[in-house]
Amino acid sequence: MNKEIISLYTRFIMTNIKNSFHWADINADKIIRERKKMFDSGKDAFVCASGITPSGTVHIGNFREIISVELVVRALRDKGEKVRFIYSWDDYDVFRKVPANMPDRENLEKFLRFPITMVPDPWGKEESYARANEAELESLLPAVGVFPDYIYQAAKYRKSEYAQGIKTALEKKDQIKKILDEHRTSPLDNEWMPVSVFCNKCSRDTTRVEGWDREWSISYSCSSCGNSEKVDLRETACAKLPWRIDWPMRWKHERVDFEPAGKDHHSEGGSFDTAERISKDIFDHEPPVTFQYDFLSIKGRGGKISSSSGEVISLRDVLEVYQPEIVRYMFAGTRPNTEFAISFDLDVIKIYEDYDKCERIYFGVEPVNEKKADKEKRIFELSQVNELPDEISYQIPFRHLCNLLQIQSGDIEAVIASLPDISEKQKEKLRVRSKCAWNWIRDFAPEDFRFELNTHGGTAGHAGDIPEDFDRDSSVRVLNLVAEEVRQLEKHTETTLAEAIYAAAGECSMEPKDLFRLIYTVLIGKEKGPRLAGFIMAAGKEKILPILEKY
RNA sequence: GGGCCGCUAGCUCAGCUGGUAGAGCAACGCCCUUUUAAGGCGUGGGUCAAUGGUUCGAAUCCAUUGCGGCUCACCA
Repeated sequence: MNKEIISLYTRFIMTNIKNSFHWADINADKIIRERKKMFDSGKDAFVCASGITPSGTVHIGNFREIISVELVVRALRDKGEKVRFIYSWDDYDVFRKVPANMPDRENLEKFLRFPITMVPDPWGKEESYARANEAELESLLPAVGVFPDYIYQAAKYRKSEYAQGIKTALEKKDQIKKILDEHRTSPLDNEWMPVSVFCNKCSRDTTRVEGWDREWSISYSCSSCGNSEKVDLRETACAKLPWRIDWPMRWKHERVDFEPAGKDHHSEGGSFDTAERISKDIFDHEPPVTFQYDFLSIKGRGGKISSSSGEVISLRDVLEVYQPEIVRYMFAGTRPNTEFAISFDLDVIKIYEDYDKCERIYFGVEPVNEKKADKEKRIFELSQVNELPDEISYQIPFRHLCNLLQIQSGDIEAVIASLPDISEKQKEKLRVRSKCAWNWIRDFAPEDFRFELNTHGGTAGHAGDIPEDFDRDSSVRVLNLVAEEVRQLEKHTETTLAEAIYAAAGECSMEPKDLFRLIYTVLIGKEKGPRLAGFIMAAGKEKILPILEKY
């Protein structure tokens, strides 16, 4: 399934890839240039790696990691290269603290220092805490067109698949210590061992490795339960490498050619830096091509991706407001090493408009110069979830869609039915966009933006009442005049209706400005609203007339 | 202290395979007797942080400086 989609995708790309200066293509070129010469009889595909620890809810910042890799993977495949795209769950990580957003925190406390695969799922659905966090993300990734091969490190460690890697680290521990010490404030002590152990009795990592027989056997003791024993690396499930050694060991193990990392890793003395040296000097593997990606911020809903108050912004939250291809668009259209904000405020409208413009450029209906067109087309291609569309979307500006939805009280099918020229194929995407727009109005739109047709009479507050500073008789008279026009709505265009409204105001010696305030108050209980004539046309006689006729 | 990133219009930023600067918002103006902009059209506005270098040509490449920000030096 996944592979079929990818091949379709490859066949239809429009951009001249050779002339693309999109960052994903540039990185793909670099990978080919530096890595292809390392292929041998056992290897004919590039290995692109991504990975994080599921020690809490996977947030949208973590998503930048995987989508960055996925975009480069696509770029490589578009150039006709074979790629193995792996996503490595570091689920043999230690459970260090209970995140603020978790349920059943007291129970979770009991499992601190356990491997996260042995902590129970607080929602009680999955086999473990780690699995619950993994499953949540894995269930969402297909929606944004991301299909990696998942690697579960806990399973690999516990099957001793990395035993040789651990042994190598032990054999070269002095060399490793020297590399790590170069950037430490205080050096590792002389008894330090490049292995950590989860106690076989109590499952905690509160252990100390005390001996190694220079072969496969290590001994440890646990300060929590007092257990002390000797284990064979080829059989035990309890040993793992510390992060800074684990990472390069896996590069070697999976023969990784490309892996980006966050800016926290990409600093001199940071973990990528030491991993590069350990990869080369200890594991004899040329470190992968990489780049650094910057952090994301959140706008329009709290300040942080993962706040101490417990709120975590995840891919699921972003998909509530953004269509999947627009989620991809935000990442594909931004260079990885620049910081940007995922917005939930009014910027949402602009992002949608930008995407629509990008799509119009792709379909050649928006005039731009060639250079810009090439760039935008490539971004559009990379933004698509699976195969490239052969027809432009039914483009409704997000803002207008919000108005239509509110007129129809959120009835998406009614909105779609009101669009005369939409094709069957276009409807599905518009449904998704409508859902996002409705979610946005409900959860994030500013008050100015929201309205509700006063269909049930003066229910909500004083909505529907004639404002007190208006003369009642002339108000009723002018509303009746407008109602008369609405009664004959089919003979009007937006322009003629607007004219008729002005005429009505003139006839009753009312300032147009006041008339608008009156009508908006009556219709939606607010002093302002969407441009009136168009608004009435869109809402239709059936909705507007009963309201006006009450006066 | 080391490393990385940024400094472009009033604001937010794009442009960075070198070819003489651009978008949104804001401002200003115009538009249908005519909107309130949550319309349409248009206008103005920049020594591209500074200095030096490479080049026929630099916002773009290199070097130095200044100012901001992030990050590492615990753990992952």
